[in-house]
Amino acid sequence: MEDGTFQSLGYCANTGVDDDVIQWDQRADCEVRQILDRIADKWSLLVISLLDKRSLRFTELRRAIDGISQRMLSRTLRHLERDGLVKRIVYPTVPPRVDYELTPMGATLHSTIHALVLWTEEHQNAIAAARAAYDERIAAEQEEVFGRPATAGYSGASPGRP
Amino acid sequence: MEDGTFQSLGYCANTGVDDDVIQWDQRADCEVRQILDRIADKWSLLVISLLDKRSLRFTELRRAIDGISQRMLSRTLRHLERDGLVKRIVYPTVPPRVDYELTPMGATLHSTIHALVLWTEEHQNAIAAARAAYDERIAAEQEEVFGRPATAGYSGASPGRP
DNA sequence: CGGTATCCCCTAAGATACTG
DNA sequence: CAGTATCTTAGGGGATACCG
Repeated sequence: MEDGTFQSLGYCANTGVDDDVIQWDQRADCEVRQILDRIADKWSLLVISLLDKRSLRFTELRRAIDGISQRMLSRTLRHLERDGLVKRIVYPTVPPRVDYELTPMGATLHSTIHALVLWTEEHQNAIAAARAAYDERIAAEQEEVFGRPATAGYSGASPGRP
Repeated sequence: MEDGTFQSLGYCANTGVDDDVIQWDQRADCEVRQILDRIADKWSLLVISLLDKRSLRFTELRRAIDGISQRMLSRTLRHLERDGLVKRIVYPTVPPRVDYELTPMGATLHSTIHALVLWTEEHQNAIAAARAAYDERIAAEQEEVFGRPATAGYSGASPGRP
């Protein structure tokens, strides 16, 4: 085993629900966090979405995702398998063949995830615009602080270390 | 600046959509990844869900989340603000007061996220069961490797490595 | 109060190499 | 082909101290 099964989840002790602000945020977060972190990690989404179309072999997945390393694909698949989202089917043929497919539960997750993906696709332009606006606003505020950067006069008084 | 605005997103170059497997996985992933990574990071979800109920001040958020550090709350809020999901309102009063509230876009994101949270809550038992089953199966396979298979007794040779 | 700047640790992800 | 084992590194995230 390379890494532990659990990592952080330290603040999960349901500190006090008296506060009217807290609802599922703290409580459900204990379980939601780890599951969300798992399915929303760098690769799981990709794998799930690919497998939703049809079952795939290890190498097919690797080539389809292409940025992924063997290591991460392997780990991701094992995680998904452990969570019951993906089924691993081994054919004991001479060149080994392993197929991966979504379980029914995995398929339901895909639907939910897809909604999130759609949201992202629908709003990515708005987000990009918001980012641009924000960056510009910040840059403008920097101008005020430094004085007019007529020639981008950056007085390099390195604040370095004391 | 402590950290760059972009980090990875290296494999985004839309390698080749000829493959029938790829659809939004690679293309949309370029945008989806960064946005998903943002909203699924350790704290953003909490903040969004809290703000969905009503606008809150910095300290209110800090106390509501309670496990969060100033640093991370500040960073999280700035990220969300930059993405246009959260609005920051500064009151120039003598003790400074800053309110945060969801933008309309942030509210729509919350709805989508909520669906995912609901999925998680609905399936957490199934996932826990799947994990237990998986772990048990793996343990059984370990037996085969280390001791004698199922027929004979369980040679309790601790399989653990030092 | 509402932040930012610094330091530091720890782990998750990448690269590489080896095996059944 | 389908993985594991090992090494290394970037950066996420906490603690602390200080500024407007």
